Order: sequence, then C-alpha cells, then structure tokens
Amino acid sequence: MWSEMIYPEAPYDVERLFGRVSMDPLQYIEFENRLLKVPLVLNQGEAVVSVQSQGTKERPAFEVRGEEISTKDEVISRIRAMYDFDMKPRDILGTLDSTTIGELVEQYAGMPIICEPSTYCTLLKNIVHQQLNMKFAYTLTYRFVTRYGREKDGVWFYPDAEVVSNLTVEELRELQFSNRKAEYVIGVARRMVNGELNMDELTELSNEDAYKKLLPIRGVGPWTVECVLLFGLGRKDILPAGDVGIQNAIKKWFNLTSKPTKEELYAYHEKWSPYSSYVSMYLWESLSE
DNA sequence: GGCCAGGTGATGG
DNA sequence: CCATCACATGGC
Repeated sequence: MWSEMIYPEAPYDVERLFGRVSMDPLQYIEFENRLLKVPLVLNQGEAVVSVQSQGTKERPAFEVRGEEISTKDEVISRIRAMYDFDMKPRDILGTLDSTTIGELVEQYAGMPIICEPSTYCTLLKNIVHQQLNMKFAYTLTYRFVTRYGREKDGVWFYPDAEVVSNLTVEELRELQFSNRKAEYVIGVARRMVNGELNMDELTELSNEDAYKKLLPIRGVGPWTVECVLLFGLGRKDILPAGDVGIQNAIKKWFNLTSKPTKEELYAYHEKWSPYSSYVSMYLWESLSE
C-alpha cells in the first residue's frame, strides 16, 4: 500500500466534486469519509484507487492510495487529470470574470472539470446518454455496466470492448436500449477490437483532429465528440453547442426568449476561450440548482 | 397525456 | 449547406 498527498491550488470546490460524482449511481463514494474509489485501467493491468479529501475549498488536500507501488506514477498522473487537480482557478477566474458571465463564474469558481476513467468509457457512456433525460440515461448505463462490466473491491469497471463487441442488439434491447443505440454501442466496440479505432491516439490530437477522427463513426455526432473532449480528455476549451442543457442554461442566464442560435453559441465560445469548458461545467451545475 | 430529454442519421431541397 | 423527421423510451 502506498499513499501520496496532492494539494491543488485554492479554491478547489470539493463539495461540487462530490456532488457531481454522486450523480452517477455507479461511482463509489463514501460521503462521511469524503472518499472516492476509482477503477483505473492502466498500461499494465488495472487498479482500484482511493481518493480522499482531507481539506477544504480554501485549503484543498487529497490523499491518493493504491496497492501496487510499481504503478504509482501512472496512477497519480491519471488521478490528477481525472479530477483536475492541476486546475488554475485564479487564472480561470481572472480570464472569465470580465466576460459576459462574470456572476456565474464567481458563483462557481473552483468547480473542477471532472473526467471519467477512460476515453473509451466516456465515448460509450455518452452514446448511451444521447437524447435521454439524465435519470433514465443513468438507469440505462447502470443496467449496462452491472450486467456486462466487472466489479472489483466494490467498484465497477466499465464493460470491456471485447465483451461489448460480442453483444447482440437483442441483448441490449432487453436493457431498454433503442435499436439504433444498441447498434451504435456495439459498432464502436467492434471498431476498437478490430483496430480501426484507437482511443489512446486521441490524446495526441488537437480538438479539430479529434473531430475528424471520431465524427465518421456511426452514432458519434458533434455533441458526443465534444463530451469525449471534455469528459474524456479534460480539454479546457469546449462549449458543447448542441447540448440542450447548455442551451437552456444560457437562455436562462441571459434572459433570452428562445434558445441561443449556433452563431450566438460560437460567439460565447470565443468570448470564454480558452476556458469555456469551465463555463460549460458552471452552466450545467446551475441547471441542477 | 403531451412535451421534453446533457442527439444522430437519413432524406429532400 | 440547412431544415425537417423518425427513432424510442422514461420522466414529469
């Protein structure tokens, strides 16, 4: 057993981190111990890692614990990326608070970008979540993961691509996937298994090149790519223009009479660059309050 | 009961 | 290139 402390720059909003993680019924979370357990698929093997908050928003501190000392460096860097422990909140606030949405930015300052354990998992999860209300979307993911994934130390690993690639549409229909959604999910897994799609390569690509790589895949549209960039790769300058939640939040925040147009969304994105992902997080967060 | 949900692909101009 | 529509199903 090894352990290492991480001290992110303040403010880091631990409460919002826990709040957001707990939206997902598959996440392992102990509120009373301020503890998360994370399933990580590593270069070699896999690990269940504990992340425990021991600080506050103004003095953030996290202890990361794992079993295999040999994988420690990789685990730490993955965890830092997943929970945005290298976030630069003062820089973000300084860049954004003079923009059109200063009030929102001040209210949610310190909210990190929270990623999933792998870009593969983010891709599949977002296909499953397309066009569904959050509650039902999580229900579908829950059924999918608990039926075809693996449980280890009380934590669920997302179903392996090999397993998913061998599923039939009918099997996913039983979980109440739509026909097309089932085809999309199985299709993506098959592309990964046959080597046509390598999610690891995305790390090296610019946002634009990632679009070019992912968009041709059946079932993957702009919204899904943007979610992969934001929640899979942790890119900081993503404003998912096609997202109905973002649209509604902007409408509400700016007192618009209808949802913003593509052009308006593009203009906002420019204005909030290079940190529009944070505004996206704040906007989503503001919807659930 | 009707509209909506953290969309996408197919079709037709 | 843009507008519209079918898809599916639960939530409210």
